[in-house]
Amino acid sequence: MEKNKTTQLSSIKESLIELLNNRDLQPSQKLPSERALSLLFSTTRITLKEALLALEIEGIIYREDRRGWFVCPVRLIYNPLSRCHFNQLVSDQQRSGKTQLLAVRTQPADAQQSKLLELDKNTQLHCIERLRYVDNRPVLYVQNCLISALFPAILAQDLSQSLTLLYQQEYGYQTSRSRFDVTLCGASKEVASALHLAPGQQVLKIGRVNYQQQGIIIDCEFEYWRPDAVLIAIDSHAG
Amino acid sequence: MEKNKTTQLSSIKESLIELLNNRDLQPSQKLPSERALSLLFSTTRITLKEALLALEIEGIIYREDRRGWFVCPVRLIYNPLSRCHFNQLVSDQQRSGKTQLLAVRTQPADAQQSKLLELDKNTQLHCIERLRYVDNRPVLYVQNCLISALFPAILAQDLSQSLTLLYQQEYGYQTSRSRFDVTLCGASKEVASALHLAPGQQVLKIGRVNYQQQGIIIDCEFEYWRPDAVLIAIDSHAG
DNA sequence: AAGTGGTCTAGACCACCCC
DNA sequence: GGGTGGTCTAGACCACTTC
Repeated sequence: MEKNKTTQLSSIKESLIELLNNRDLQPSQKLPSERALSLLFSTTRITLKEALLALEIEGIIYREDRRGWFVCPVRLIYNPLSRCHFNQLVSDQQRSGKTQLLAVRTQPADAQQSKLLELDKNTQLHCIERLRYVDNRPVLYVQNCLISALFPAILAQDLSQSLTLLYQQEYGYQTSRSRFDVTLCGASKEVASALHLAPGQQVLKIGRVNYQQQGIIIDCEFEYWRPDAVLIAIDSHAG
Repeated sequence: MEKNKTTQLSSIKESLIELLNNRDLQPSQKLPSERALSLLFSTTRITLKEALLALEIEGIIYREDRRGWFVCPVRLIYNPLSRCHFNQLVSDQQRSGKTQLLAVRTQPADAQQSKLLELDKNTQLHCIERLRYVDNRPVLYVQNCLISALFPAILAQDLSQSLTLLYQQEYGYQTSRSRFDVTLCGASKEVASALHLAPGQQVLKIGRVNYQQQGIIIDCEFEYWRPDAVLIAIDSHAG
């Protein structure tokens, strides 16, 4: 048999893991440069990079575009069915959260948005783009798309707060049902740059639509997560 | 400004997409070989491969280990909260399903299993490994772990059938609640080889635990999906 | 046996981040 | 300005799949 030939790739992976353990690297700590590591393991940068990419897939390390490789912190546990606000979710897990407003635009729905909202294209939407941090690391790019007609004067509000709260307090909307889907895709330029990813790197995309008490759709949302930063966990009981 | 410098990589990606459109390639059809494509685009295999990997991330093409690159068929839409049997799920979407029994073992729970089952390690489990096909393509490797004591003589049954059905009909168990989590990880040797993936390639992992009417845990399950083959979609209403 | 993708070498230039 | 990761070249050998 002897099918388990140890490739150089897998032995470099093991050496890297050993290195991480021995140095007792802290979460978010930077690894040595690719050039230094390829010298250390007597290999080329391309081969070394393949080993790093493999550890990235396994969720052990992550990359910041042109900044280097870092040790993955513990993932944020996230239940997309829960109505919990981001900030609370984060602090419940003994982490610090922060939200930054990136842009607000009012424009007609594009194909993706109108499909999710079950509306004509060209329906006017408020699109709110925000960046969410966990422990000062950008991990989530969110685009909220509200049907303009249902949210008069919402743009005058503080949009770095929880939108769910605004829905309730200012408009009396309460989400009674939501539908969402989870896919993997390449990051667009905007998303990549906000999350410090290389353009085209993989992100976890969650598209969601919310129904109000009467079953009326009020908005939809597109979340783009750093895949290394989150763990989706769902319980059919807990709302 | 002029930040949008067109890299060779992105222009190769575009040419590839054009090629796919022009040839009107059918789902699951094979692309030309990497060598042929790198000649066609006057580049090296490494650069060309990076372009293919980028299209893989975007879910346009998929890879079979040492067999080549293929066009992605439409994804199977999957709701992990639904109690629907795999075969029905697949045929509801006008696809053909097939299940192959790979192995059955009875052994003490390992760390991962005992954690999910909230049991001592060393509790005896029946581990059933199966491979599921959609349109004759292997897309899902499943390991079901049943607490042996709760399922006497189950190994005498036909295990390529729906286990959920066996639970109900033979033992009177009905799942009343389930918890699951979704992560990305590298494929183990067994999973990779069953799904025709290169070892270490990314898979979508879903770990699930099922509670019976009285809230008793009866089994858990680990699903390893080809990430290109599935789209997770959840509705907070529909069970 | 021929051809494939997987792995690997030994370099190079560039845009960008950080100091 | 020095160093980083991102991109790219022009080859090579091997294990495996397919015929």
